[in-house]
Amino acid sequence: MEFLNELNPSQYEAATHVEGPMMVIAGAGSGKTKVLTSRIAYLIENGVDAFHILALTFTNKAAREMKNRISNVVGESEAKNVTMGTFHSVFARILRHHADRLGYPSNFTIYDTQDSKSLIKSIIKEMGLDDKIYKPGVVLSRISSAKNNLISATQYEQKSDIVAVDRMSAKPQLYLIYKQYEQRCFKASAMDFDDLLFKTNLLLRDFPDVLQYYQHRFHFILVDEYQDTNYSQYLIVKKLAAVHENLCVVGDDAQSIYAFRGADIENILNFEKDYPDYKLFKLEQNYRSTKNIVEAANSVIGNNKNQIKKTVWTQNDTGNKIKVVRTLTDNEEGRWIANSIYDNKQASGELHSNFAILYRTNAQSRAFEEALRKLNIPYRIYGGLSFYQRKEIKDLIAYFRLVCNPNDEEAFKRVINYPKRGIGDSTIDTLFVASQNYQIPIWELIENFHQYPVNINGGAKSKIEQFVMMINRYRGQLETHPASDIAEDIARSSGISKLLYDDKSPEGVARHENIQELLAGIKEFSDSGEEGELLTLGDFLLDVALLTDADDDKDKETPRVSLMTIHASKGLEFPHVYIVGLEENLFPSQMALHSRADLEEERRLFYVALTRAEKKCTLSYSMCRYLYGRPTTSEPSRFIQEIDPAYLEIEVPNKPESGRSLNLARPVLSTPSSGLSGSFKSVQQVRPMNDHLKKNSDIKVGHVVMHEKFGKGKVLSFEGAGSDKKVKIFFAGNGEKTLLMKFAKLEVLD
DNA sequence: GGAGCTTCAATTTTT
DNA sequence: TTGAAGCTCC
Repeated sequence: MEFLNELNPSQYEAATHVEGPMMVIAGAGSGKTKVLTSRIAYLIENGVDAFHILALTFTNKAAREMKNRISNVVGESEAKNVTMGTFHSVFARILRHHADRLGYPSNFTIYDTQDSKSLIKSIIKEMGLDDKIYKPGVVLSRISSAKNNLISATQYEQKSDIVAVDRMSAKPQLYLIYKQYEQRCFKASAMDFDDLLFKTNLLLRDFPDVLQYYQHRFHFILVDEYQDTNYSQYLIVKKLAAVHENLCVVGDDAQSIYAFRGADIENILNFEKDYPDYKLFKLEQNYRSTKNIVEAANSVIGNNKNQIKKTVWTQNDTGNKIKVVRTLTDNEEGRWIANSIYDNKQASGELHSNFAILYRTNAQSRAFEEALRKLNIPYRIYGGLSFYQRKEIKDLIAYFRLVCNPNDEEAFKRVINYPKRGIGDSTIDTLFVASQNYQIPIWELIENFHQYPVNINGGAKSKIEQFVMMINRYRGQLETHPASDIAEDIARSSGISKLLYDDKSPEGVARHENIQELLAGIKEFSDSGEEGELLTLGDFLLDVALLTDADDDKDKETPRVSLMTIHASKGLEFPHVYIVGLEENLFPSQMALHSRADLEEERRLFYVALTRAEKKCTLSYSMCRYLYGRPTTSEPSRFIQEIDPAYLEIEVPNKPESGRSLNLARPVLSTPSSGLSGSFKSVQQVRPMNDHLKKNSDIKVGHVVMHEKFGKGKVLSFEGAGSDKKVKIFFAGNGEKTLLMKFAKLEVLD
């Protein structure tokens, strides 16, 4: 077993320990994934049937990576038999298998966060509550944390302490929303993300035969990132492992940064209580970073009370000290960092992909984008909307969902009138009210108007019937046609494809391309099956519902600087890391200052940030930054002081009168080499607001004008007068538009 | 139904 | 500042 030779002694011990409960505390950069994959390979090589192994991760990416690594060692055909995936995807599959036990059909829909919010919003509206007080996002997070603690709506209502909290925050009816939400999800044959774990718990609790089956199937269970498990996940793992107790959990309490989402660090701290005879392994040698970085990170995390004792060390070089930079403004911070990347690249000849800028909040990215653009440094922002969250993708997928599960209310709402087919909001509202009154799913209602009279006009009714026929036609093909056939048919005959094709604005073109890309992806999926295997649209949805990361490494060819939040950087590493915005109220976040636990989580976040760096790490803070459009002064973060100064190198602060301040920033620095879009954007921002009012009166027929959104166009004619005066313009690419003169922002070009 | 205005709020977010 | 969502007018 050659792969074992690559392990150091403590890694080796952990990877080759077979029986019984064990916990691996893996410091940052200590080869955690390597141990996990080696252990699985070791089990298989020692005769354990891959079929009996369950490995749970938190991200698809981690699961994919592990699967690949294991394939490389034991071969793909063996690796394939390991049950490996995210908690959500593994248990979603198990739930599909036993859905009938819970009264669900096996083709249940998985609601994403948007769906959940939208449903909660309609419930709030239907109950006549104020959505200023009952904010859908807040309500959802209350419900979510209840579910993660295995509290059902009925139990929620009975827990006086929980209800009291809601009453204190002026939301006494929250339990009723939860109840409604629970019912509506059930009626729609839908489970949200939390349900996948919650219902798995119900399944294992209420059906002993199911529990026993999986207890005996999974002889070996491995859990990655154990510090991020919530109570619901903890209990599933505990139950499944109860017979064989061959449970191996791997994690790092110092890197727990998702408590705000219900992750319970106690799970790792209490492992000992559940399994008193457990074996503890510690991976303390860091292979990633220089001594300075490792020691600096240690000195920071030492300020946390709540932690498992360990000493992370490294044999790597001492390396450079961590640089601390102070700038006057956020824009200057951006420029300083961009310049530093430029200089470092010049000096070392490294790729841009060796550099990362990490920040606490997404909003901070702007200054860095601008500065990097001006220096023509390619970058990529991680986070933001992933492919599957784009509206056009969600719309098309909503058709797929509706075809597979017509009770899916959220999918129904999305597509019933998209593309426009003359079924308006009031009609839809009437349908929803009627479906509530009749106590039936909305699809049953509209399929059977003759049976359930509804007060809507004949025109709308026949349009709905047409819609029903269209969806039913696809439904008929569901089990006989490959996913790609139906998908392409839907995209075409629903009108979505044409609608986006006809939109020639840059956004429209991009949207159409996205749809094409999705269809191509489905085609690839359909073709990926074994000989003679039919992969249906339902199979595709099963795959796609839990895929959130875009992982489109299409533009890999250009190495790019990475920009991301620290949360998003977990698990990654870069030779050069810039941690920016190290200011009180930003990092640590203002919201985290109230409790010790929150502050400790921020500190762990900082620890994660520091330990991303391999060679050079730079910290920056600004004395002044724009916050919500207002300039705000700021203090350096306490975290800087928490680093032992022996590992720091403070840049000489620039003098306040050094000129390069606020107002000069943008216009002065725009150079001829700057990217087109960059300079264009700043020109638009600089232009005085009322400019167009003066200009519009000068416009004559035949003039070529520029419109902010539609681009260049030619004035065809005028209509009306005074404040109603309209202008008809032909835009290249956007066609003819009639605009109100008083609103249109036009600029005469000749 | 759509365009364009006003208004309001504003961490982090593996699924 | 940005953006989403609501409102108003054709």
